[in-house]
Amino acid sequence: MSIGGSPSPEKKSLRRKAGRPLDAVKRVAIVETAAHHFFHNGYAATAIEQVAADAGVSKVTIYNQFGDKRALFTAAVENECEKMRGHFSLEGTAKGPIRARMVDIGQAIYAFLSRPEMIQFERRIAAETEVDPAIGAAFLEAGPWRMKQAFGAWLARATEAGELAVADPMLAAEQFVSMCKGMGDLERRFGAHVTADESDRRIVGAVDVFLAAYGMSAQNRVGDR
Amino acid sequence: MSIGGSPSPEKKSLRRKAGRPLDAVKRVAIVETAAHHFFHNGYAATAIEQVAADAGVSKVTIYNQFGDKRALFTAAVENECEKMRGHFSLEGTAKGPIRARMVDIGQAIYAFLSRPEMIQFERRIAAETEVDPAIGAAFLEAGPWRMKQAFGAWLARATEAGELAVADPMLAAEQFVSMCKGMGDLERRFGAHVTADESDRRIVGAVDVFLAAYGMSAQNRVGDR
DNA sequence: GCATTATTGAACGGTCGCGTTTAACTGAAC
DNA sequence: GTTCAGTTAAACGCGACCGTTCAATAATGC
Repeated sequence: MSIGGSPSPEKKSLRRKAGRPLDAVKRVAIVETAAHHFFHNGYAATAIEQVAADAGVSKVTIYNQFGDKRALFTAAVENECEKMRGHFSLEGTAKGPIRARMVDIGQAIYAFLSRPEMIQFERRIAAETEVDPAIGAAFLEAGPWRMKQAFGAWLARATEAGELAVADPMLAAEQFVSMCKGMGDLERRFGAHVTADESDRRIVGAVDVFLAAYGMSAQNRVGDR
Repeated sequence: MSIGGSPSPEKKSLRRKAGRPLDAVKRVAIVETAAHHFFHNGYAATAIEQVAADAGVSKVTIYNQFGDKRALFTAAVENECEKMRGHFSLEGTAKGPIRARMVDIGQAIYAFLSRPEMIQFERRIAAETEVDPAIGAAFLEAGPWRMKQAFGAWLARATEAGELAVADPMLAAEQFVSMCKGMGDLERRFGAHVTADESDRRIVGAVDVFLAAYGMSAQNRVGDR
């Protein structure tokens, strides 16, 4: 009758569900609070009742919207991964000598990865990956693989521009990031304190080695068989 | 009165404790079984009762010998770290060209680190490090740092022998191992399958880059400021 | 208004598992 | 043998917490 046609009962998929709709703002509050608890205290140590209280919501609402503790955890992970997707720019540094730009990039990557929340997040995801491999896969897609892709493309562009001589950009991307992290990553994960000084030395060292292998002034470049 | 003098009550520290001694063989059975459960199912998911049953021991015995679930976990970690201390040889490869030897070492290190038990062990330790930092510290001491030390010394010797030109052996050790692991480490931790082919490419690539930076034929060597 | 669905608070069933207790037994030291 | 202490089996107290149920209330579509 009205514009757009009457919603016939057969078109269930398009028909607006009757009754009171799920409260979206509560949903995000729940997910946000759940994420906080899960990634700070761990899955098992997180009580749904506490999440409900902190989110200002009834426990039944959580079960109504998510059905399950695991489902809530999954939703929290997906939410966090979604946030992660926006955090790779790499485009701020387009000028200057290649060496300085690589140091900048190394520092940016390292700063991003060494945030305490990130360390904790990784710990939790790794632990839960055993019971549900899909969680680990989702994280790899949203984080590390996406980053490798972006940085690999950057290296390929630098090679086209004649600033680098990288034959295998994806491999080189891994190598550079791995060297920047060095053992700092491991040490943080296992609770040791890592000084800014050590990190800087690692990053500069990584650039040194990287340019020795892939820089234009390298006489015995990798890939020149 | 008798030979050796009567054990006076004051010399408590030297006096053998009266009564039946703690059963040492049961203790190791408990620790071994506990380690298996903890590192396969996680701390929270491990029931002491199950450990007792599998170790062929009464639950009370566990509480008598360790007092606490956490203490048992700590004992299991220490035990595993102790085992780990013997696993670094690196001495098998003394002959042949430096390139081939480094590939061998890279493969050995990678093989050691990518064992499923090791991945699981690391996951658990990382998760528990948050509630007890000493656990993470113990692991770092027994594993990664020890390994870095050993490999760094190897690089220093190779440099003295004129086979490499490494100015900072510890940093170079980190760089090489990090490149060998590349992203494979991460991927395994998050449940992705890593092919032997990828691993080999990473190792060969790491040797390429490493020798470009630290090899004797490198014209623009790292550290030659 | 009426039907439908969400939200809430409270209470409950049920499971799991830590840590303790008790009483009987076993082994080592004197 | 006597004494002291570890080992055992069974049972229990107890707390935590998941997931459900119920009745009452609120929000939305018709």
